Amino acid sequence: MAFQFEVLKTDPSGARLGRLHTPHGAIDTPTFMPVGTAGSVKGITQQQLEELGAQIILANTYHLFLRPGHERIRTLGGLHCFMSWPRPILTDSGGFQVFSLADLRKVTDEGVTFRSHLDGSEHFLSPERALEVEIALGADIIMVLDECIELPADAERTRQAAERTFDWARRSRDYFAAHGDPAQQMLFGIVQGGALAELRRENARRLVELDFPGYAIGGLAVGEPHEVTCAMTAEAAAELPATKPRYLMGVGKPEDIPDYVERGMDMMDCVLPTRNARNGCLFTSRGRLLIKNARYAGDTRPPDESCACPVCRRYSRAYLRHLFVSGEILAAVLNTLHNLYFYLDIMRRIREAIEFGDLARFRSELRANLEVGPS
RNA sequence: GGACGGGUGGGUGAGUGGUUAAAACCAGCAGACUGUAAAUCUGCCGCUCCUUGCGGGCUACGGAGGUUCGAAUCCUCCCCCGUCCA
Repeated sequence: MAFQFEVLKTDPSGARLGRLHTPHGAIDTPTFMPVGTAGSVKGITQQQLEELGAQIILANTYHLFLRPGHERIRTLGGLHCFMSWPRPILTDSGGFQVFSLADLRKVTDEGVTFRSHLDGSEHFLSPERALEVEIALGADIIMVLDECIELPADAERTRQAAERTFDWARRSRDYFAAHGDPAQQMLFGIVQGGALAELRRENARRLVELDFPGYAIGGLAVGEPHEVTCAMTAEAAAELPATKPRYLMGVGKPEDIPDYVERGMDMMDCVLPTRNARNGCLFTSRGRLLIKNARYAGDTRPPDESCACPVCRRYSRAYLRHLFVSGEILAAVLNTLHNLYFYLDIMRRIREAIEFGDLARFRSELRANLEVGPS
């Protein structure tokens, strides 16, 4: 069987050490997936991603559908071939764009009509259509289309979106059963339910009845307090089968990642390391370092003195500041390399900590160090 | 020697009697960023005082005078810069 998820160890906290086997290789979990929306993790090459140890990346159905088009990518051999990335890929469905492109779309029970942010043209994405695109793209893990709402939201709106998301999940499962190949792609269902605990549980419970090979928790980290994110994650996780992978979508800050792992999350993705890198924010073991700050103009130290990444081993804060302030492309490249290394390294350490039954200590040490602030 | 044009806050440069401490952009300083419409966005950016308020005082549009209730804006003279004519 091409896909197999092994849970190697479960921590008393609920954290799991696992391995997800896919046709493009295995993924050690918990894992962090760098975001490569348009078939590119902005700023760095696929080779650099491999060297960083990224085992899976995320791409976006909506963006690739608009450009260059899923049929073109299918003709060119699928997304792995097209972008020359041999390892696993997960495609998000476009559900997040329902949230982030709120001004440019209209949602009905049937699907979502988007006005393209590229040229204003109208495009319709239904659960079935999203899957058609995702099947053509050929990612190892594909997501159902969901309705991701803003928080806070009133109960009525939350229920409506959760119900619709569930309905779409059912339609997606049926469509994939008819047109997809479970040996080639894993279809994940998505739990919605806003900040309503009972709704989260109910939504998860019903989703599990649809029997997806993996489950995601969506609609979190959209502005709500971290405690709420944790609480909702726990509510949903309580209903999800231990034998299947769980993906918490769109998180998170470095200091919060262990919290999600402790709530049983196996996969995460977030634009923070890549976007912030381009905006001059470096994640370090001592917290965020804004490289453009004048205080670094003569600082010969690496961004993070305890970091072993290729950037910290070679370049000074003074040089990186110069690059950023000068608008040099290299600033984006180096900052991205560092930030992704930092995130992937946290995941490595988390896996190690789970293995040695040490996660609680790792979590509090990580948080304490991050609060110190860069010197 | 003459004719035009011009001298504005760190820079470029709007503004041609009052709502102008003076647009905009740049530079500078600080901050934000969570399934990427983001190499983006936001705030501050003359000095000073306090009971921090769409608060008070001071200084400021080449220089000096003047007109006016009021001038970066109008007048006079002077000093610089540019172009052209001798």
